[in-house]
Amino acid sequence: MTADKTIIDNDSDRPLHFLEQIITRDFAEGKHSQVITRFPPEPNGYLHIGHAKSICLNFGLPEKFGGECHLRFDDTNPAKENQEYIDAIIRDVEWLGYRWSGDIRYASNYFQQFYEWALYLIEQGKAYVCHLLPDEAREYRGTLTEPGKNSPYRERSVQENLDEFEKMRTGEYDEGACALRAKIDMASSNMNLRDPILYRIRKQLHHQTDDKWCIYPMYDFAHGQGDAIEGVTHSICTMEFADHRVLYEWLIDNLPVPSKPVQYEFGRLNLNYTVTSKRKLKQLVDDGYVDGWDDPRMPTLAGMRRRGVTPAALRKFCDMIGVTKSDGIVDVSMLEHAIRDDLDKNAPRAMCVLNPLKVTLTNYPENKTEMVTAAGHPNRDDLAERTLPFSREIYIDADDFREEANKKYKRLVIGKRVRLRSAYVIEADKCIKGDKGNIIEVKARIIEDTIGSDPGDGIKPKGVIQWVDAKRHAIFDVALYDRLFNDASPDSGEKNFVDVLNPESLVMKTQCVGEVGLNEAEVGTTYQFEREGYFCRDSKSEGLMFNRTIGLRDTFNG
RNA sequence: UGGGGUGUAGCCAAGUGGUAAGGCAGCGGGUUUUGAUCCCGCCAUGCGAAGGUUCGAGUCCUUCCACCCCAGCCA
Repeated sequence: MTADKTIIDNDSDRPLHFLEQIITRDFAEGKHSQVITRFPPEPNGYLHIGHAKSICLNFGLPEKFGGECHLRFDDTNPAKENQEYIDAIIRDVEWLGYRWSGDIRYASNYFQQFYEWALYLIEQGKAYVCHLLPDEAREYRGTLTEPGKNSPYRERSVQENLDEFEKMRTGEYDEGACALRAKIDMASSNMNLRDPILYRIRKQLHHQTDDKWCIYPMYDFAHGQGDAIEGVTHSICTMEFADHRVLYEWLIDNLPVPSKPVQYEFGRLNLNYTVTSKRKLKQLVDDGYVDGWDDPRMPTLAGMRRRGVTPAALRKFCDMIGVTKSDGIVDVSMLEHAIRDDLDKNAPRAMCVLNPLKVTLTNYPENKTEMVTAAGHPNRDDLAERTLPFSREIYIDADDFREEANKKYKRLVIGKRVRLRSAYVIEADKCIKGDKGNIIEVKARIIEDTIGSDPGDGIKPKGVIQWVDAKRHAIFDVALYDRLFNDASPDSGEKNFVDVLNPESLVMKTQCVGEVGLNEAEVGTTYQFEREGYFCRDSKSEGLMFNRTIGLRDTFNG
């Protein structure tokens, strides 16, 4: 039932965004003939929708202009990182459909080189070991409006710095006792230039280098150099690093690096009704508000994958939102549109009844079962059609029947007709109620010869509803997901984002019935349950269970 | 009150001195065996504000305002 080909529409005629314009200019000026980028996640959490924007950008640019993108883990802080995150990130990038050039890289691959460059800086008199304690260093740093003061260790001799740095490396000092700092300008209006720390002591095992080091480079002393080693031409990061650019350049200019990458910044993605901060997502997981990083309600790539969102939908979304330096808040309806757009074009159709109500077709033979065929997709004949059993008793959704209704109601009503999708037109005669007046069964009749054609008497049904055969069907649970937060900006202001969680973000439906073929539903395929929405088989449940990716657009009002 | 960044419709976003693209949302209509899809139409005399330059300004100049980021030995 899987589509042979996925239909993807990408607007290739959209105007170039600012980074594409920069690359175009660089090519025209002969600065580069190919673009080399890198996607540099820190393995301290799962990738989320915001990372998807960065991934699409970094992998998309070389795809469009020619070049390559590296996958490099920014693993300079062993205290927060681990292998589980590395594995998950690799899986997510691959799932999104991108392939990095060469081997997976790690900043830690270059620790020896960074160390030697630290020695070089010391020898040039541009770095020193500072024994100010963290609290003292903060005081010396000054504030946003007041300049900092020079560290008393700032003028140590090159030899003394070499000796002290060696002691740092060999573990003679405790964490926090001292650090290697660049000698730049304690009075700079840019805090990043106030003698930034280059190396700190961390007596921790590292997931890649084990116990080889007890000193680890800071982000600033690793990122640009890693880019230079790899020949990255355009080092793209988010706006909050704009202040770091001068430091990035200072390091590139003061070190004998093999190439001169240039840093560019773009505005990170913000989505309303969701949080995109690794810290907060981790809290939702750690405190049990959700099932895990891959809970279908999470904006993580793993969560969205489990929910049935496709890579194509995410790429389309990233294409829609554009790339600029402004930081806005994108409306989730854009993401939802991208998801529906892809799924509508590509999801195989099926029928499912969430709230089963038995309908007995009183003029249909007791022991007869006929097979009706239904299209795999209304606008595509390359998706295999299904053959569905049809017999005297069927289920329809309880919401699709009313004893009486106004003209706007286009479903089944006593004395009126409705089309059973891909099958007969039926007319309801009466309904049977239980003790509490609840409707437990509907008695109806089929109109003969209405498969594939309208009733001969010219009385056409007003609506079409889905149905499932009462004898042969699949039975399963369905998880109906809604937005995780009720508040449009859960992480703004002084409110606590967990206070604004949507208590109805997950509603379970049990004993749902669907067409038999659903028993063989594959994990990884998202179906459209007609008139209901898009659903996919849950990848973790032992039994048959479906997750609702998203409902159909519903413009019906009345 | 220092530095960096950003302000074009409810949201995202083109526009690079010549008279405000496109998408999302919304609204109206058409097609339809999914109240889906699809199709058509409507939706900024206005570009954060005020001055100025110019025949002409969202684009240039001046001043002002708002919001975001920076004082981790996090990234």
